[in-house]
Amino acid sequence: MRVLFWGTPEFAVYSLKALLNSNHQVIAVVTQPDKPKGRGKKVLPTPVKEEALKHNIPVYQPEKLKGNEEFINLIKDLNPDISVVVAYGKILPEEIINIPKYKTINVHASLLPLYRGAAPIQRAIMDGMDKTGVCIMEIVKELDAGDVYECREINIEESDDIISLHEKLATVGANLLIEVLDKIEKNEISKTPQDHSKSTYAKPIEKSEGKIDWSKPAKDIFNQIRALKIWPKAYTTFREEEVKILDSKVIECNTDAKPGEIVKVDDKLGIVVTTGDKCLLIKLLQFPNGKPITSQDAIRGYKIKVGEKFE
RNA sequence: CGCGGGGUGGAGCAGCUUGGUAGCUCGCCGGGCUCAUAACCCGGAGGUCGCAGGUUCAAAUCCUGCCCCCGCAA
Repeated sequence: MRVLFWGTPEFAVYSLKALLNSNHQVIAVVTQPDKPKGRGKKVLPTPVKEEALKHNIPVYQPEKLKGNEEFINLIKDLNPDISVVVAYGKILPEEIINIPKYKTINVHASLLPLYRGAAPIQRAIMDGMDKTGVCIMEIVKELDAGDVYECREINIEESDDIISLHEKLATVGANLLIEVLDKIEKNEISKTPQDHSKSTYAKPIEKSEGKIDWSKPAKDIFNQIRALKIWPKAYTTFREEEVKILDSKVIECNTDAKPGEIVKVDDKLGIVVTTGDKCLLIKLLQFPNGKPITSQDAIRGYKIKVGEKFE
């Protein structure tokens, strides 16, 4: 089929690559406009744009969609069979959704109707879910509420974090996308309405959600750390500075120390902190201006002592 | 020209303000103690202090330019 691809970040690149390797034809890519990003305010292309340019696929970066007659006519002239949206970053207006013969479908990283919205992977980890997944659905006016073509379930392992899970879901999502496209083309697939009464919303992550509350259960903090590892990163105050915690493990402990207090500093094991219930072993952390370092390196370099506190 | 912080033996840090012997906790190598050890004791190797210039009798330290890295902000 002639596919018009809409996507922006790394997650979408997985699907774009799968499409490029499939029998379907990517006729053009729509992605967010280049914006000044990063240190020094450099203008960088989106990951999807970068990938598209490698394959000499036309790239469009409209600032505005709704009422943009020029752009809408452009899409019509492209004559796509279907639009595929993967983490594009903007809501598509109905006038655009309905242009292609097979309308518009979306790869979403959750088991719909759960975790509709912007941060489904992070929210699933933060909530301590033991499984999540990816679904291909039809795009409708209401956010992530369209009929579902197919879903794939994925277990969230103890060892998973946002990075590993993101990769798994992007991979599975890309494969599933091709399967669904094939079936749509052959008319071998049906779609199922979501049970809207069971829907939940995965609202965007805010910077402040990275702040660790040590009085919470160790498991919650563990989940917070691994869910927010990419951004904003779980952080706490140590010696009046903001320190990021990047990797941890829940461990049993016997102590009457207050939450946040360092109860053990072990050259082999690392730093152990009290929480609301059990203890948390800090495995990887990051001091201001520094790169991530192991707990052991932090002990040596910063001479961390039992009794010091994370606040 | 968005704001700020860094680059010091293999790792993580101190030293820089107030120029003048390269420091700390580890790791590594050798030896010792030990039933044994990641523990302990003794000894040792390993650094053009990011790169290039400048100031100075003397620069890790002060000045200038460049490279790389980190955080914030977007």
